[in-house]
Amino acid sequence: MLAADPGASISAIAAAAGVDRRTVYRRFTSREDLLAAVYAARLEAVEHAIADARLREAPVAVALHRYVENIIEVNRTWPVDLTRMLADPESRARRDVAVAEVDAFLRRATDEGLLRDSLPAGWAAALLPELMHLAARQEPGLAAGPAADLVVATLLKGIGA
Amino acid sequence: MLAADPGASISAIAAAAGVDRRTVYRRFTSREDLLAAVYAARLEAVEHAIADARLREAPVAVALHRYVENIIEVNRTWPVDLTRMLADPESRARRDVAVAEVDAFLRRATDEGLLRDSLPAGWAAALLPELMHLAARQEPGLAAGPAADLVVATLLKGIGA
DNA sequence: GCCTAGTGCCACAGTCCTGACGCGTTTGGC
DNA sequence: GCCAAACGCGTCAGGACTGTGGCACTAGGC
Repeated sequence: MLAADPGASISAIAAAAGVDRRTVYRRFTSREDLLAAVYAARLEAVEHAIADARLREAPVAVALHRYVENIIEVNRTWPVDLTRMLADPESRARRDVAVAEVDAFLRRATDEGLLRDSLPAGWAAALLPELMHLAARQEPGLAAGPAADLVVATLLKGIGA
Repeated sequence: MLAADPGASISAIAAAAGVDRRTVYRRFTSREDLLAAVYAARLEAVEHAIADARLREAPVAVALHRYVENIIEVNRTWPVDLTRMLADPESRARRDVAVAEVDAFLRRATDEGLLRDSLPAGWAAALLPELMHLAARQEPGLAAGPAADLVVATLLKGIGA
Protein backbone atom coordinates (compact mmCIF):
# COMPACT_ATOMS: atom_id res chain seq x y z
CA MET A 1 0.00 0.00 0.00
CA LEU A 2 2.46 2.50 -1.20
CA ALA A 3 2.22 5.83 -2.84
CA ALA A 4 5.28 6.67 -4.80
CA ASP A 5 3.59 9.83 -5.94
CA PRO A 6 2.85 12.28 -3.14
CA GLY A 7 0.38 14.05 -5.40
CA ALA A 8 -1.74 10.98 -6.04
CA SER A 9 -5.30 11.23 -4.82
CA ILE A 10 -6.42 9.16 -1.88
CA SER A 11 -8.86 7.47 -4.25
CA ALA A 12 -6.01 6.40 -6.52
CA ILE A 13 -3.97 5.20 -3.56
CA ALA A 14 -6.89 3.23 -2.20
CA ALA A 15 -7.61 1.68 -5.59
CA ALA A 16 -3.97 0.72 -5.99
CA ALA A 17 -4.12 -0.98 -2.60
CA GLY A 18 -7.38 -2.73 -3.47
CA VAL A 19 -9.29 -1.07 -0.64
CA ASP A 20 -12.00 1.53 -0.35
CA ARG A 21 -11.17 5.16 0.20
CA ARG A 22 -13.09 5.05 3.47
CA THR A 23 -10.78 2.29 4.64
CA VAL A 24 -7.74 4.47 4.05
CA TYR A 25 -9.32 7.12 6.23
CA ARG A 26 -9.86 4.58 8.97
CA ARG A 27 -6.19 3.94 9.06
CA PHE A 28 -4.92 7.47 8.54
CA THR A 29 -6.67 10.59 9.71
CA SER A 30 -5.53 12.64 6.73
CA ARG A 31 -3.42 12.62 3.60
CA GLU A 32 -0.73 14.27 5.65
CA ASP A 33 -0.92 11.47 8.20
CA LEU A 34 -0.62 8.84 5.46
CA LEU A 35 2.39 10.49 3.87
CA ALA A 36 4.02 10.96 7.25
CA ALA A 37 3.62 7.25 7.95
CA VAL A 38 5.13 6.32 4.61
CA TYR A 39 8.03 8.68 5.08
CA ALA A 40 8.55 7.51 8.63
CA ALA A 41 8.74 3.92 7.46
CA ARG A 42 11.29 4.88 4.82
CA LEU A 43 13.31 6.92 7.28
CA GLU A 44 13.41 4.03 9.70
CA ALA A 45 14.49 1.65 6.96
CA VAL A 46 17.21 4.10 5.90
CA GLU A 47 18.43 4.37 9.47
CA HIS A 48 18.64 0.59 9.70
CA ALA A 49 20.46 0.46 6.37
CA ILE A 50 23.02 2.92 7.64
CA ALA A 51 23.52 1.17 10.96
CA ASP A 52 23.88 -2.19 9.24
CA ALA A 53 26.51 -0.82 6.88
CA ARG A 54 28.68 0.34 9.83
CA LEU A 55 29.79 3.40 7.91
CA ARG A 56 32.24 4.48 10.57
CA GLU A 57 33.75 1.12 11.46
CA ALA A 58 33.82 -1.24 8.49
CA PRO A 59 36.47 -0.92 5.78
CA VAL A 60 35.36 1.82 3.42
CA ALA A 61 34.76 -0.36 0.36
CA VAL A 62 32.87 -2.90 2.45
CA ALA A 63 30.73 -0.28 4.12
CA LEU A 64 29.98 1.38 0.79
CA HIS A 65 28.83 -1.81 -0.85
CA ARG A 66 26.70 -2.83 2.11
CA TYR A 67 25.12 0.61 2.33
CA VAL A 68 24.34 0.68 -1.40
CA GLU A 69 22.86 -2.79 -1.24
CA ASN A 70 20.71 -1.85 1.73
CA ILE A 71 19.44 1.39 0.22
CA ILE A 72 18.55 -0.27 -3.07
CA GLU A 73 16.35 -2.60 -1.03
CA VAL A 74 14.84 0.38 0.78
CA ASN A 75 14.24 2.19 -2.51
CA ARG A 76 12.38 -0.84 -3.82
CA THR A 77 10.22 -1.13 -0.72
CA TRP A 78 9.64 2.55 -0.19
CA PRO A 79 9.99 4.35 -3.52
CA VAL A 80 9.41 7.80 -2.11
CA ASP A 81 11.70 10.77 -2.00
CA LEU A 82 12.65 11.91 1.49
CA THR A 83 13.75 15.32 0.32
CA ARG A 84 10.10 16.09 -0.27
CA MET A 85 9.19 15.36 3.33
CA LEU A 86 9.19 18.61 5.20
CA ALA A 87 6.74 17.75 7.94
CA ASP A 88 7.47 17.73 11.65
CA PRO A 89 10.73 18.99 13.11
CA GLU A 90 11.52 15.65 14.73
CA SER A 91 11.45 13.73 11.45
CA ARG A 92 13.46 16.42 9.74
CA ALA A 93 16.05 16.23 12.48
CA ARG A 94 16.29 12.45 12.11
CA ARG A 95 16.61 12.80 8.36
CA ASP A 96 19.31 15.41 8.80
CA VAL A 97 21.18 13.04 11.09
CA ALA A 98 21.03 10.30 8.47
CA VAL A 99 22.19 12.70 5.75
CA ALA A 100 25.04 13.90 7.94
CA GLU A 101 26.06 10.33 8.63
CA VAL A 102 26.32 9.58 4.92
CA ASP A 103 28.13 12.87 4.29
CA ALA A 104 30.67 11.97 6.98
CA PHE A 105 31.12 8.57 5.39
CA LEU A 106 31.76 10.12 1.98
CA ARG A 107 34.35 12.40 3.56
CA ARG A 108 35.93 9.35 5.16
CA ALA A 109 35.91 7.61 1.79
CA THR A 110 37.65 10.62 0.27
CA ASP A 111 40.19 10.90 3.09
CA GLU A 112 41.01 7.23 2.84
CA GLY A 113 41.53 7.45 -0.89
CA LEU A 114 38.43 5.73 -2.26
CA LEU A 115 36.89 8.88 -3.77
CA ARG A 116 38.64 11.66 -5.60
CA ASP A 117 39.11 14.80 -3.61
CA SER A 118 38.81 17.13 -6.62
CA LEU A 119 35.03 16.87 -6.97
CA PRO A 120 32.66 19.82 -6.66
CA ALA A 121 31.18 20.13 -3.18
CA GLY A 122 28.20 17.88 -2.78
CA TRP A 123 28.66 16.05 -6.06
CA ALA A 124 29.31 12.67 -4.52
CA ALA A 125 26.53 13.13 -1.98
CA ALA A 126 24.08 13.95 -4.76
CA LEU A 127 25.34 11.36 -7.22
CA LEU A 128 25.19 8.32 -4.95
CA PRO A 129 21.46 8.55 -4.13
CA GLU A 130 20.71 9.11 -7.81
CA LEU A 131 22.59 5.97 -8.77
CA MET A 132 20.85 3.93 -6.10
CA HIS A 133 17.43 5.17 -7.19
CA LEU A 134 18.34 4.48 -10.80
CA ALA A 135 19.38 0.92 -10.05
CA ALA A 136 16.22 0.29 -8.05
CA ARG A 137 14.07 1.66 -10.85
CA GLN A 138 15.96 0.52 -13.93
CA GLU A 139 16.94 -2.96 -12.79
CA PRO A 140 13.92 -4.25 -10.90
CA GLY A 141 14.78 -7.87 -11.55
CA LEU A 142 18.38 -7.64 -10.44
CA ALA A 143 19.07 -8.82 -6.89
CA ALA A 144 20.28 -6.18 -4.45
CA GLY A 145 23.79 -7.62 -4.30
CA PRO A 146 24.54 -7.51 -8.03
CA ALA A 147 22.65 -4.21 -8.28
CA ALA A 148 24.99 -2.82 -5.64
CA ASP A 149 27.94 -4.16 -7.64
CA LEU A 150 26.68 -2.18 -10.61
CA VAL A 151 26.15 1.01 -8.63
CA VAL A 152 29.50 0.85 -6.87
CA ALA A 153 31.33 0.11 -10.13
CA THR A 154 29.51 2.95 -11.89
CA LEU A 155 30.23 5.29 -9.00
CA LEU A 156 33.91 4.48 -8.66
CA LYS A 157 34.98 3.56 -12.16
CA GLY A 158 32.26 4.92 -14.45
CA ILE A 159 31.15 3.03 -17.51
CA GLY A 160 34.00 3.84 -19.83
CA ALA A 161 35.90 1.00 -21.41
CA MET B 1 7.57 31.40 -17.48
CA LEU B 2 8.35 27.80 -16.82
CA ALA B 3 6.67 25.12 -14.87
CA ALA B 4 9.05 22.45 -13.77
CA ASP B 5 6.20 20.83 -11.92
CA PRO B 6 3.41 19.58 -14.21
CA GLY B 7 1.12 19.46 -11.19
CA ALA B 8 1.52 23.12 -10.33
CA SER B 9 -1.64 25.17 -10.48
CA ILE B 10 -2.09 27.73 -13.21
CA SER B 11 -2.25 30.33 -10.45
CA ALA B 12 1.16 29.30 -9.17
CA ILE B 13 2.59 29.28 -12.68
CA ALA B 14 1.18 32.72 -13.38
CA ALA B 15 2.49 34.11 -10.11
CA ALA B 16 5.94 32.68 -10.82
CA ALA B 17 5.85 34.42 -14.20
CA GLY B 18 4.69 37.68 -12.64
CA VAL B 19 1.46 37.75 -14.62
CA ASP B 20 -2.21 37.31 -13.93
CA ARG B 21 -3.87 33.96 -14.31
CA ARG B 22 -6.15 35.42 -16.93
CA THR B 23 -3.09 36.36 -18.94
CA VAL B 24 -1.95 32.74 -18.98
CA TYR B 25 -5.32 31.76 -20.39
CA ARG B 26 -4.99 34.37 -23.10
CA ARG B 27 -1.85 32.66 -24.28
CA PHE B 28 -2.85 29.05 -23.74
CA THR B 29 -6.37 27.70 -24.08
CA SER B 30 -5.89 25.14 -21.33
CA ARG B 31 -3.42 23.64 -18.91
CA GLU B 32 -2.88 20.89 -21.45
CA ASP B 33 -2.10 23.48 -24.11
CA LEU B 34 0.45 25.14 -21.83
CA LEU B 35 2.19 21.89 -20.97
CA ALA B 36 2.23 20.85 -24.60
CA ALA B 37 3.92 24.13 -25.51
CA VAL B 38 6.53 23.68 -22.79
CA TYR B 39 7.22 20.12 -23.82
CA ALA B 40 7.34 21.09 -27.48
CA ALA B 41 9.91 23.76 -26.73
CA ARG B 42 12.02 21.28 -24.80
CA LEU B 43 11.70 18.67 -27.51
CA GLU B 44 12.78 21.15 -30.14
CA ALA B 45 15.75 22.21 -28.02
CA VAL B 46 16.71 18.57 -27.52
CA GLU B 47 16.49 17.97 -31.24
CA HIS B 48 18.78 20.93 -31.86
CA ALA B 49 21.18 19.69 -29.21
CA ILE B 50 21.36 16.32 -30.89
CA ALA B 51 21.84 17.76 -34.36
CA ASP B 52 24.51 20.14 -33.10
CA ALA B 53 26.43 17.30 -31.46
CA ARG B 54 26.61 15.37 -34.76
CA LEU B 55 26.22 12.07 -32.97
CA ARG B 56 26.76 10.03 -36.10
CA GLU B 57 29.61 11.97 -37.65
CA ALA B 58 31.83 13.59 -35.04
CA PRO B 59 34.44 11.57 -33.17
CA VAL B 60 32.66 9.76 -30.34
CA ALA B 61 34.30 11.62 -27.44
CA VAL B 62 33.73 14.96 -29.15
CA ALA B 63 30.11 14.20 -29.91
CA LEU B 64 29.51 13.00 -26.38
CA HIS B 65 30.93 16.11 -24.78
CA ARG B 66 29.04 18.40 -27.12
CA TYR B 67 25.79 16.54 -26.58
CA VAL B 68 26.18 16.62 -22.80
CA GLU B 69 27.00 20.31 -22.86
CA ASN B 70 23.97 21.03 -25.02
CA ILE B 71 21.56 18.98 -22.94
CA ILE B 72 22.72 20.56 -19.70
CA GLU B 73 21.80 23.91 -21.26
CA VAL B 74 18.43 22.50 -22.30
CA ASN B 75 17.85 21.09 -18.82
CA ARG B 76 18.51 24.50 -17.33
CA THR B 77 16.19 26.29 -19.74
CA TRP B 78 13.44 23.66 -19.77
CA PRO B 79 13.61 21.71 -16.51
CA VAL B 80 10.76 19.38 -17.38
CA ASP B 81 10.78 15.67 -17.84
CA LEU B 82 9.90 14.52 -21.34
CA THR B 83 9.07 11.02 -20.19
CA ARG B 84 5.97 12.50 -18.57
CA MET B 85 4.76 13.90 -21.86
CA LEU B 86 2.33 11.44 -23.30
CA ALA B 87 0.22 13.77 -25.38
CA ASP B 88 -0.25 13.68 -29.12
CA PRO B 89 1.15 10.88 -31.25
CA GLU B 90 3.24 13.26 -33.34
CA SER B 91 5.19 14.58 -30.36
CA ARG B 92 5.63 11.09 -29.03
CA ALA B 93 6.99 9.98 -32.38
CA ARG B 94 9.46 12.86 -32.45
CA ARG B 95 10.54 12.07 -28.92
CA ASP B 96 10.99 8.44 -29.82
CA VAL B 97 13.15 9.48 -32.77
CA ALA B 98 15.34 11.55 -30.46
CA VAL B 99 15.61 8.69 -27.96
CA ALA B 100 16.51 6.27 -30.73
CA GLU B 101 19.17 8.64 -32.00
CA VAL B 102 20.83 8.79 -28.59
CA ASP B 103 20.52 5.02 -28.19
CA ALA B 104 22.23 4.53 -31.53
CA PHE B 105 24.97 6.89 -30.44
CA LEU B 106 25.52 4.97 -27.21
CA ARG B 107 25.78 1.77 -29.23
CA ARG B 108 28.30 3.48 -31.47
CA ALA B 109 30.22 4.62 -28.41
CA THR B 110 30.27 1.03 -27.17
CA ASP B 111 31.28 -0.41 -30.54
CA GLU B 112 34.09 2.10 -30.86
CA GLY B 113 35.40 1.28 -27.43
CA LEU B 114 34.38 4.34 -25.42
CA LEU B 115 31.80 2.52 -23.27
CA ARG B 116 32.07 -0.91 -21.72
CA ASP B 117 30.08 -3.56 -23.47
CA SER B 118 29.34 -5.53 -20.29
CA LEU B 119 26.67 -3.19 -18.95
CA PRO B 120 23.06 -4.20 -18.33
CA ALA B 121 20.78 -3.30 -21.22
CA GLY B 122 19.67 0.29 -21.01
CA TRP B 123 21.95 1.22 -18.13
CA ALA B 124 23.99 3.73 -20.10
CA ALA B 125 20.87 5.17 -21.74
CA ALA B 126 19.29 5.66 -18.31
CA LEU B 127 22.43 6.83 -16.54
CA LEU B 128 23.43 9.59 -18.94
CA PRO B 129 20.19 11.61 -18.68
CA GLU B 130 20.31 11.26 -14.89
CA LEU B 131 23.82 12.67 -14.78
CA MET B 132 22.91 15.57 -17.04
CA HIS B 133 19.88 16.41 -14.95
CA LEU B 134 21.95 16.14 -11.80
CA ALA B 135 24.60 18.51 -13.12
CA ALA B 136 21.98 21.02 -14.23
CA ARG B 137 20.31 20.89 -10.84
CA GLN B 138 23.27 20.44 -8.50
CA GLU B 139 25.71 22.82 -10.18
CA PRO B 140 23.60 25.79 -11.28
CA GLY B 141 26.54 28.17 -11.22
CA LEU B 142 28.88 25.99 -13.25
CA ALA B 143 29.10 26.88 -16.95
CA ALA B 144 27.84 24.26 -19.38
CA GLY B 145 31.33 23.43 -20.61
CA PRO B 146 32.87 22.57 -17.25
CA ALA B 147 29.59 20.96 -16.19
CA ALA B 148 29.86 18.72 -19.23
CA ASP B 149 33.47 17.94 -18.25
CA LEU B 150 32.18 16.78 -14.88
CA VAL B 151 29.38 14.66 -16.33
CA VAL B 152 31.57 13.02 -18.97
CA ALA B 153 34.29 12.28 -16.42
CA THR B 154 31.76 10.87 -13.97
CA LEU B 155 30.17 8.81 -16.73
CA LEU B 156 33.38 7.38 -18.15
CA LYS B 157 35.68 7.20 -15.17
CA GLY B 158 33.44 7.45 -12.11
CA ILE B 159 34.51 9.36 -9.03
CA GLY B 160 36.87 6.83 -7.54
CA ALA B 161 40.40 7.92 -6.80
C1' DG C 1 -25.65 -18.40 15.67
C1' DC C 2 -23.91 -14.23 17.99
C1' DC C 3 -20.92 -10.53 18.33
C1' DT C 4 -17.30 -7.44 17.19
C1' DA C 5 -14.23 -5.41 14.11
C1' DG C 6 -13.51 -4.15 9.68
C1' DT C 7 -15.14 -3.28 4.96
C1' DG C 8 -17.42 -1.09 0.99
C1' DC C 9 -20.55 2.19 -0.59
C1' DC C 10 -23.13 6.42 -0.81
C1' DA C 11 -23.63 11.04 0.10
C1' DC C 12 -22.44 15.58 1.97
C1' DA C 13 -19.96 20.08 2.82
C1' DG C 14 -15.94 22.56 2.09
C1' DT C 15 -11.77 23.73 -0.51
C1' DC C 16 -9.04 24.34 -4.44
C1' DC C 17 -8.47 24.35 -9.27
C1' DT C 18 -9.98 25.04 -14.07
C1' DG C 19 -11.86 27.54 -17.77
C1' DA C 20 -14.30 31.57 -18.83
C1' DC C 21 -16.90 36.21 -18.73
C1' DG C 22 -16.85 41.12 -18.19
C1' DC C 23 -14.91 45.54 -17.34
C1' DG C 24 -11.80 49.18 -16.22
C1' DT C 25 -6.87 50.21 -16.69
C1' DT C 26 -2.40 50.20 -18.86
C1' DT C 27 0.78 50.02 -22.65
C1' DG C 28 2.73 50.96 -26.99
C1' DG C 29 2.41 52.38 -31.79
C1' DC C 30 0.95 55.94 -34.88
C1' DG D 1 -4.48 62.25 -28.35
C1' DC D 2 -6.47 58.08 -30.40
C1' DC D 3 -6.81 53.32 -30.85
C1' DA D 4 -6.04 48.50 -30.41
C1' DA D 5 -3.96 45.04 -27.82
C1' DA D 6 -2.88 43.37 -23.56
C1' DC D 7 -3.28 43.50 -18.69
C1' DG D 8 -5.20 42.82 -13.93
C1' DC D 9 -9.01 41.88 -11.12
C1' DG D 10 -13.32 40.05 -9.53
C1' DT D 11 -16.59 36.69 -10.20
C1' DC D 12 -18.99 32.46 -11.73
C1' DA D 13 -20.07 27.41 -12.63
C1' DG D 14 -18.34 22.98 -12.69
C1' DG D 15 -15.14 19.36 -11.47
C1' DA D 16 -11.90 16.89 -8.51
C1' DC D 17 -10.33 16.07 -4.10
C1' DT D 18 -10.56 15.91 1.01
C1' DG D 19 -12.46 14.59 5.27
C1' DT D 20 -16.52 12.68 7.38
C1' DG D 21 -21.07 10.50 8.78
C1' DG D 22 -24.01 6.64 8.37
C1' DC D 23 -25.45 2.11 7.17
C1' DA D 24 -25.58 -2.48 5.36
C1' DC D 25 -22.54 -6.19 4.60
C1' DT D 26 -18.55 -9.29 5.47
C1' DA D 27 -15.21 -11.88 8.00
C1' DG D 28 -13.47 -14.19 11.85
C1' DG D 29 -13.51 -15.72 16.65
C1' DC D 30 -16.13 -17.96 20.18
